[in-house]
This record gives sequence, structure tokens and C-alpha cells, in this order.
Amino acid sequence: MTESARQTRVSDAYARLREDIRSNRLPPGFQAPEPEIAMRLGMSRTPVREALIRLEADGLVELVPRRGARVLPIRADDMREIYDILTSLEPDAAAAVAARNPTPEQLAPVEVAMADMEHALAAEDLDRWADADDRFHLSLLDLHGNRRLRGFIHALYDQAHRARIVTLRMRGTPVRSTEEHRQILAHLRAGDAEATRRVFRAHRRRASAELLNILEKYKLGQL
Amino acid sequence: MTESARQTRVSDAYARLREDIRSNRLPPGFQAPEPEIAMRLGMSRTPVREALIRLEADGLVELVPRRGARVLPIRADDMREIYDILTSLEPDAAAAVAARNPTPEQLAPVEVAMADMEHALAAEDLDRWADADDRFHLSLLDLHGNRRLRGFIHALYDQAHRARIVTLRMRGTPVRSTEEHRQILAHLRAGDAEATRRVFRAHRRRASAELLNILEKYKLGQL
DNA sequence: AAATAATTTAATGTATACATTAAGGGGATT
DNA sequence: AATCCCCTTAATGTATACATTAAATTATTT
Repeated sequence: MTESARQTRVSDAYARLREDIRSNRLPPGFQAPEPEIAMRLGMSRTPVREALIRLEADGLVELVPRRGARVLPIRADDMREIYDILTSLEPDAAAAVAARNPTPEQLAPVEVAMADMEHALAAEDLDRWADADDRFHLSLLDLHGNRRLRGFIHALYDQAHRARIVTLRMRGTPVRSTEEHRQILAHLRAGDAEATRRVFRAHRRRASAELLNILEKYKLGQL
Repeated sequence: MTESARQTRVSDAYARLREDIRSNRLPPGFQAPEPEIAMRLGMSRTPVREALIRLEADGLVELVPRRGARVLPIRADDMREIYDILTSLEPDAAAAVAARNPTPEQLAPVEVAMADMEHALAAEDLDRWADADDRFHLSLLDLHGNRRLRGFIHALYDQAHRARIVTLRMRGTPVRSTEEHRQILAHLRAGDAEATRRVFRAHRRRASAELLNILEKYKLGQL
């Protein structure tokens, strides 16, 4: 659904349902038949069905015959899957960016996200920090330019969003993550592909182990 | 669309269109409005629309407003994107499998694919070889067990299928690829994660460079 | 011949009708 | 209390009607 595409009921339904899922207004496990969802959104079943098919493709819901759409929970296993994939993909993508010796202009969105991250940390504003964290990672993907990679990782971020938001305050202030991002950015500026890859990968491993430990410690079997 | 799901017009439309695209019966760039596609498949527009949404999510078509569905070509750039992703994901997945010290039973599907590859090579049957090659890679993913990874890579294989089939006979007999698969399997049997990763990654790099060179040499800008 | 305007055609997006069938509920039986 | 049977309800899958609008075609003007 491109920004330039004209607004349709399908795109409206898609955006609203996606945002309700991401914000836990439609919590994991929530299930409703199509007529009910259509009524909630004030439209007929047809655009709702189409939106649900797209959300299913994004891994946010499953369509259960005769029971409607169910918001998929994110279990510890799911987060492990997602982090395994990100740990393979993101460091290689970042290393490829570093290998190109990106200009300061090209790195600007990453720099802005880094600066926002630092400010949010200083202000102890975890929500702003999380947003800046997302932008750091995703702007690197934009810079990298592989569209399939970008699409897939966006979908994984959507799926992981709730688990990350819910556990954010359980993880302590993200001093270490911020420092690791700083190191990654320093290596990017230096055009050092191997160092970028190494530090990024270590960051992903540490951060994902931390979150998975929390999910297991607090018995958050699913979110 | 699970195997166990009952057959619907949607699933029928999806399977038929997907197979027509993969086999070039609907070639890249082919474009038709929904009513025409519905007529071809002998059903109404509704199930066709749903099937097309799923095919769009799979990256095989794009839905063009007022112009119907267009079969996406695979350009050299696309193949490069796909191979970059596979070169990051597959070696790590295979290394993770090796690290578990898989039993001979667990490795059986990979062994069968390997044996089929050898036989196909001896018989100079490139189509059978390509099929066995697919099964080698995909059965490793099944063994690995990461569902998101598996789903994504299946979609990439679907997208890459035509380019690989069309260029198969231009690449010469895949003696080298077969040897590399043998080495990968030997390291898997030995439970050597690092060697599995290294050889797999080298294999991916060489094989993708070869195919991309052919796409550029023969000016096959798109397929 | 080319450009522009007007008209016609047809695709899409959406709503809804309808047949099928699965789920849910209630009553009877064990 | 548990299970089974029957009936009712309602969800889904699909077809099609319909309004809107974009593309295509035709007519007119330059």
C-alpha cells in the first residue's frame, strides 16, 4: 500500500487494524468473525477481508475458518526466530553499507536517529528511545537499498513490536544498547565493513539474549 | 494455504496462477484485468482478487490500478537482491543445523536430495538436477525449523525460479555446485558449524556471481 | 497530421444476496 | 454429569449488482 495510492476502504481497514494490533487495542489471541470486524470499522466485509489477507501475509493475524481473524501472539519462540533472522541479515546489510564508504549526507538519517536516541536516554524517555532505535535500524536498511530485505524486516519489526514495547521497561535503561549503536555508527563512518558486521552481530546477540531472558524470567510465555 | 485446508476457488486460483507464472505460461510483464483472469480460470472475480493479493504478497505479481495484475519480471538487480539475502540467511541456518549434530535420520532428506543430484548429474538431466538442488536447500530449512525464515526463503525461491530455469543450460553442467553441496553435507554430518557456514557462503557467492554474470553477458536484463 | 475535447467503454472498489456448511445451543437420553 | 442428537444460527465463500472513475475511442478543431 504505497503512500501515493489513493485512500481506499481496504487501505483504511489495513492501517487501522495494524495499528490496533501494534498498540494492543486488539491484544494477542483476540478473535472476531468478519461481520463483527466490518461493523467495528464501519464498512462491508469485502474490504475487511482484503485487509485481513494482507495482515495475514504480514504475520500479524491468522484467518481461522468459521472463527474469523485471530491476532497472533508473540511467544518467546517467535522472538527467538525473529532475532535469529535479524542477527543474520542486519549485520551483513550494515557491513555492505560500510563497504560503500557512505557520505555524511547518506548517513544523516542514521545520525539523526542516533542523536535522538542519546537525547531520549538523557531524558529517560523510553518510548522516544524505542522509536529512535527503530529508526536507527530501519534507516540503515533504507540506505542499504535491498527492497525485499527491507520489506521482510519491516514485517518482522511489526511482529516483534509488542513484545519489545511490553518488555522495554523491564530491561533497564538502554545504556548499553545506545553505546553499541554508537560503535556501529563509528565503524560505518569509518567505512570499516568487518568491524561494523562484528559489532552489529554482537549487539544483536546480546540484546536478543537479554529480551529472551526477560520473557522467560517473567514467564511471559506469549504477548 | 495449508495442505489440510479444504479446496476453495481461492486456493485453486492461487495454485494455478502461481504455477503458470513459474512455468512461464504467464510470462514476465504479462498483464490482464481481473475480469479476464476470472474468465480464464472459470470463476468470479472475488476468489481471483483474493488469490492475486496473496501472489502480490509473495512477490510474483503486482496489482496495477485499472490495469489488473502484472507478472513481475526478475531483473539482474532482483536476482542480486535475492542472492544477497540467501547468502546471509542460508549459511547461518545450515551452521545452526550442524551445531546441533543432526542424526543421520534427520539429515536423510538432505542425503536423498544429494543422491538425486548426483544421479541427475550422471544422467545429464538438468531439470532433475535443479529439482534436487531445490530440495537440498529447502530440506535444510525444514530441518532448521525457523518458520519465518522458511516462508520468506520459499517466496524468494519462487521469485528466482524462472531466472534459474532459463539460465540453467547456459551455466554448463553443475559439477562444481554438486561438489560444493557434497562438501556442505560432509561438514553437516561432522557437526562442524563453522566449516558448514564457510563452505555454504562461498558456494552461494560463487554460484550467484556465475548466474549474475550470465544475465549480464547475454543481456538478459529481465526474465 | 496533430492536438484537444467529448463520449463511450470497461475496470475497480464496495456492498450485498445467497447457498453451503460449520459452530453453538438446547433438549433428551444414559 | 456426560454424551448424543437435533435444530437454529451465523460465518464463510462466492457471485453479482452497482456507482465511480479512469482508460480508450471517436469526433472536432487547428
